[in-house]
Amino acid sequence: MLTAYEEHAKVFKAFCDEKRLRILELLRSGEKCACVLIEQLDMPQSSLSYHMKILCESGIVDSRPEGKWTHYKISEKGSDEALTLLKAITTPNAAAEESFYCKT
Amino acid sequence: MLTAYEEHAKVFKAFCDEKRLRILELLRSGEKCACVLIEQLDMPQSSLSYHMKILCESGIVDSRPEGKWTHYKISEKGSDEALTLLKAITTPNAAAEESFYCKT
DNA sequence: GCATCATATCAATTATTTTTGATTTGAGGT
DNA sequence: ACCTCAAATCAAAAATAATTGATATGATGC
Repeated sequence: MLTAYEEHAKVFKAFCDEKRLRILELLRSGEKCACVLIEQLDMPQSSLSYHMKILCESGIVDSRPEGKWTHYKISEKGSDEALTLLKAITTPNAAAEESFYCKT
Repeated sequence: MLTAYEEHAKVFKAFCDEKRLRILELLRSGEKCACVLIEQLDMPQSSLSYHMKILCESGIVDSRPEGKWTHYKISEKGSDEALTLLKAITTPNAAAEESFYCKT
């Protein structure tokens, strides 16, 4: 089992790799089949598969198997959650924040 | 020189590591000196320094040297930029999106 | 100048991630 | 059942990132 920190880190793994950002850029224009991504990115099949797994496990991408093919698209839910998480991580924690005026 | 993708990946490197998320969590409650972070995280000094470098280079954290000490805080500007970037990366590209009704 | 303290950098090791050809799985088609 | 094709998984190698003691830097005080 993962700690909350590890769980959160996993979400951002989707975005901290150049290849995965390229994949996401292609998916911004709509759902794509793995074979299309392989062709457009000129990437070995096993390599794409590796990155798609990370993207799916982060929740940012959804996969939709259909017969022999697998289609991938950006998950609106996952993206919204990532945004919310990023806000939470970077927003000052008012309650715990030090004050010049009220040091206990 | 880095590509745009590599540049963007660098921003999210700040968030894809458990230790760095722990550091950010501490900084949410306000600016902290390196020595405080070392103590609270029970981490070797060189190890903290390594992660602070990554956090600063991603733009998410600002450092403020003061005499012998270095103070770190979450950068509002960097955080806002990261949020904007994350939105851009995960938002459908309407112009390029396929349509069922108007395939050229 | 010298000693001290805080932090940064170095360098060697260890750990993790990425890459890729080969193999497996699983859906269709004949 | 067998063949084919798409994708996932495996496994070994290569590349990258993280860890940490040792050393360097740089500010401060004596």
